[in-house]
Amino acid sequence: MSWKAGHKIVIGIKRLAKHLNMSISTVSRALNDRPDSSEATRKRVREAATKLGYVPNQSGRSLRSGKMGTIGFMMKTGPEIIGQGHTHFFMNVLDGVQTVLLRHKLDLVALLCASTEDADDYLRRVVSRGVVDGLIISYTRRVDPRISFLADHKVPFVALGRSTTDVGQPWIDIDFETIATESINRLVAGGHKRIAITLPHDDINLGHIFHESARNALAVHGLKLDPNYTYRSQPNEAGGYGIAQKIVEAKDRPTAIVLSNESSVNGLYRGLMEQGILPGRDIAVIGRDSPQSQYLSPTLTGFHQSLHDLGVALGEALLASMPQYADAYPLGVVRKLWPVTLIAGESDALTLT
Amino acid sequence: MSWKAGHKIVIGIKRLAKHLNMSISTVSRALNDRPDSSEATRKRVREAATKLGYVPNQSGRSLRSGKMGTIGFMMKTGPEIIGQGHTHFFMNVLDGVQTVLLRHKLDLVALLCASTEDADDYLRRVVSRGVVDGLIISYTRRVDPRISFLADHKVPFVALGRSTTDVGQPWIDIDFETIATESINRLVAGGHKRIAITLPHDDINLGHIFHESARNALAVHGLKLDPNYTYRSQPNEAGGYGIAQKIVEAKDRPTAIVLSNESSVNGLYRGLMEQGILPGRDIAVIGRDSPQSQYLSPTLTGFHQSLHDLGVALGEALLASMPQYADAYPLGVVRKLWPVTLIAGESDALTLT
DNA sequence: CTATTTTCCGGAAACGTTTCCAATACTAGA
DNA sequence: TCTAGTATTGGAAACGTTTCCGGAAAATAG
Repeated sequence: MSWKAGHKIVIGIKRLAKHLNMSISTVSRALNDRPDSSEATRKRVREAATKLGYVPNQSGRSLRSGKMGTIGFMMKTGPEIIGQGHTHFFMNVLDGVQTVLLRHKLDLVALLCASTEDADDYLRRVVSRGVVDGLIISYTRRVDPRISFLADHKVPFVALGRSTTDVGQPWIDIDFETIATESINRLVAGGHKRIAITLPHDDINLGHIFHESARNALAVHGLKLDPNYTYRSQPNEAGGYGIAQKIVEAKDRPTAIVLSNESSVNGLYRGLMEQGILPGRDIAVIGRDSPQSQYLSPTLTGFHQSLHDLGVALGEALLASMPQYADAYPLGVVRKLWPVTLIAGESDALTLT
Repeated sequence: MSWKAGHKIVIGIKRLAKHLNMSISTVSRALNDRPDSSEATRKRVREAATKLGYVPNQSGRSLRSGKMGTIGFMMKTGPEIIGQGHTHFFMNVLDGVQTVLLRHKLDLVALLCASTEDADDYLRRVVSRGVVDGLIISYTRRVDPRISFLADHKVPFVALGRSTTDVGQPWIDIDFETIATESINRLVAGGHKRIAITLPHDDINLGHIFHESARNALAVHGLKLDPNYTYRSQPNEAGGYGIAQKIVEAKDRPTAIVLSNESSVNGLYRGLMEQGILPGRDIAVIGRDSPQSQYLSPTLTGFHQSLHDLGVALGEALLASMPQYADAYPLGVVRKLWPVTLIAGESDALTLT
């Protein structure tokens, strides 16, 4: 038997109505549980619908109602993201978002784009075509034109990450302040003075927040953040390895390091251990929890966040900002730091006396 | 300024036509580059369209044409997948698919579903609602009702993975035969006789293929596959760790092991090394390449496949099966084993004399 | 200059649904 | 029994687009 794609035979509300000897409008009302529709007809219609395998045509419905029943999640792809810890991050968050949307029969669309320029363009297309009723954007930049664009076009959206571009939009962001501050406090309490941090590309807003927080936390203890100990790196294995090199080469080697991302710690470990530098013995390391880091030895002291729940929160924040769903989620404009918890391991056990 | 989601002011073809003093049909033809439309009008219309910021309404268009401009990629989520090597696999493949679809202004929709039962249900909904014009399904099962369902409903689709459910559908699958056969040959050449393999859940078809291939390869050398050395495991870190336990406990410990998935090797390494068993010295390990495995020590001997290109191939295979695009991709019904290449490392260096 | 073809255009129907509005059928109160 | 009210129904318009079809204008041929 040869396989061939052709036209499917679909049954519309028209045929359903004819089959039931009812008018189209009655059937429509019954299907949508409108108040002005009797329980008896509802039952009859429902039964006939399942028997005949009727499913409403989304295009017709959208055309009439102006709603698509679709939520977009905009995320990055590309070599520097793919295959690293970030995929884990996003898959978990997506999963959480999905669970919320399913409750309202909304579909989740993952919008993958390679570069930031792509992103802006792609967004424009998606929005103008009216493909989605709402959006979640990630990889929020320090100045992010997407935010003003979406606000201009009155598209409900939530940002995963803060931005200096502020139109009063809802956002949820990892609590980098706590990560930076607690890490520093912990290390300073352990006697460390030469503390290094890693930062992402300058464009990403979290870098600034992390930078600032670390600086402040150190200042509280009368310490300064040494620019030489402020490493820029890709958030991946190679980036971590590169940092290890820099640490090794430093003349006054830092005694501790705090990582702002979850993806570089494996590379850092590898790079350090190749030089005989053991985390937790020769240098204190505080990082962020991820499946990759879970089986490191010595075990990693790192911050954990529940990503699935973060996704759920994002979904709810988005629905809260959509007129149709606002009643079900009376959250107002959500602007929330997502809590992190420290999981103590061996990697920062080193204390200087 | 308070942020509030409202209605966007959109301009339709009607207003565009009025603004141009043309009829709707003329404008439509011009926009779609229909042959019966003069170059002059096309130009005028295009200019006005961009000036007024007109973008066609997808619902209207779909309603009329019956096409959605959307391709679905069905994939699994859930604890046993998420946070493991599989996310890397899928993100890469998705990225490849996306690049193909973009060429035709098709949107890629990732359909995430938690369980297999979910999957069947979800598929039914998605297809009936006409959300997608075509589909790529993954995690193909040995007997997969989705395949017959899609065939019945005449939805163009490609399966990532073979199935015994065969309606003549196109598929692309990793060449597990080669992985199993070459691994066995290599190990037998190294003098190994007690060779273990790992298999996924019985439902997944690749397990059967892998099993069969390994058995055959061994038979060629007059060896039999010992059921005691045939380990079932989750394709993740924990699964690998569990296998290590079993190996340790075995009375006649296997001297070599071949892994059918890319996600368990890290756990296997950890489990073995905790017991002082070093891959490449005390046991030969052949696995599959992934970013996770890239920095193992001793380095892994594993099979690599180019996932992005696999995604591209999937996208093209799908388009080839869609009447509208078949001309551009005269590939027929694609049924293709995706090539793998061996990357030799240290983990199978152990030879028995 | 007419006859014929070609090129381009406008009108109108159609896609499948929701919803407004008016009409009908019931129910209850007097 | 009549009336007022309520519960439910069918008809028809509308959403924005594409496409068929007949006709007008322009180009070509005789």
